[in-house]
Amino acid sequence: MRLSTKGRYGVKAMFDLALHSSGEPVPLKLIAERQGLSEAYLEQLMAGLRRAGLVNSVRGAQGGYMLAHSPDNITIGEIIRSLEGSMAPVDCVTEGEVSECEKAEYCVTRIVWRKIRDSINQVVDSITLQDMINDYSSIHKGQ
Amino acid sequence: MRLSTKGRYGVKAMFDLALHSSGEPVPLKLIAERQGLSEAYLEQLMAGLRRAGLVNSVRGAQGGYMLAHSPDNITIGEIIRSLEGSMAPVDCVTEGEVSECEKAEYCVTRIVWRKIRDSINQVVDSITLQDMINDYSSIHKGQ
DNA sequence: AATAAAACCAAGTAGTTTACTTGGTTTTAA
DNA sequence: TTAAAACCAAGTAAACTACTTGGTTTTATT
Repeated sequence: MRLSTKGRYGVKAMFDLALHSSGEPVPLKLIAERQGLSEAYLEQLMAGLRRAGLVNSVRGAQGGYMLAHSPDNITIGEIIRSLEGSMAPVDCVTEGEVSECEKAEYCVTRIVWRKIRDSINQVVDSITLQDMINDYSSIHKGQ
Repeated sequence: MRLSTKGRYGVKAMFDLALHSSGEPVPLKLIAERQGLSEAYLEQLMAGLRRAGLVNSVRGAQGGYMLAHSPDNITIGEIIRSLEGSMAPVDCVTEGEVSECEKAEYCVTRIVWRKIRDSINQVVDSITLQDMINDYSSIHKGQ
């Protein structure tokens, strides 16, 4: 049940963007440096986030990335799902897909997988980038 | 965030054991046949479950496996963790391990990973094999 | 107009992990 | 004595991960 680097780096990058956004686009180079990530690899992740409508990009010199919505309107769930796909622990409970397993209707383990999926979705969809900023502020207050 | 076949097959095998236990040990061959799984592969998983104290084995002819506790005293969480390790989405929040990341103390994303981990643990530890048997009974009642 | 900074894009790739299989040995009821 | 079963260790093909490489296109700045 590990998250891959896509989800992990994606959340870090989006948090970095949220923390350092000032109306100006933020170049990937800065995000990569601050978060200690490979710029070329991050580029691929940003493509996914852009396709999902979570960031906007500005090309050319002085370009970069900006959040497409305010930090309190972007959830961790949206970020992770756009990079990793469904949070379903097993394919047969992927949202929006019809299970190809003919036992699906009366499958007992499937009930379990669905509960796990729903629980994960519930947490990740309840955490916004703003929540992370608030956590950051309370950790660093007074410094 | 996919579960590997270890966790999936492990839960299926344990459910099968719970459903078909009558005091007599159940040979792996039967479980594998009923669940449509490879017997040789299941063997490896049973070794893990035995080490975790979730099943007992009886060697020799007429041998097999038995649940080590009653179905209402075995949770899905115990099964999955014994086969897959921690449910932590990221290594730095694996229970009982000290994170080697020197930023761990003031890491904001870590707070997120911990929430996901706790939420997953909470669901899987709340579901017992007895719950699955009950689900099974209500699906098949009247047949 | 030239330069450089940046996003965008496609393909390659080493290493790891997964999901098994194979080929045994040991134990024990019948 | 036989056969059924658990137990054990090692091998392996395929898939996946986490990148890198080598470009192109766009655009603000000089």
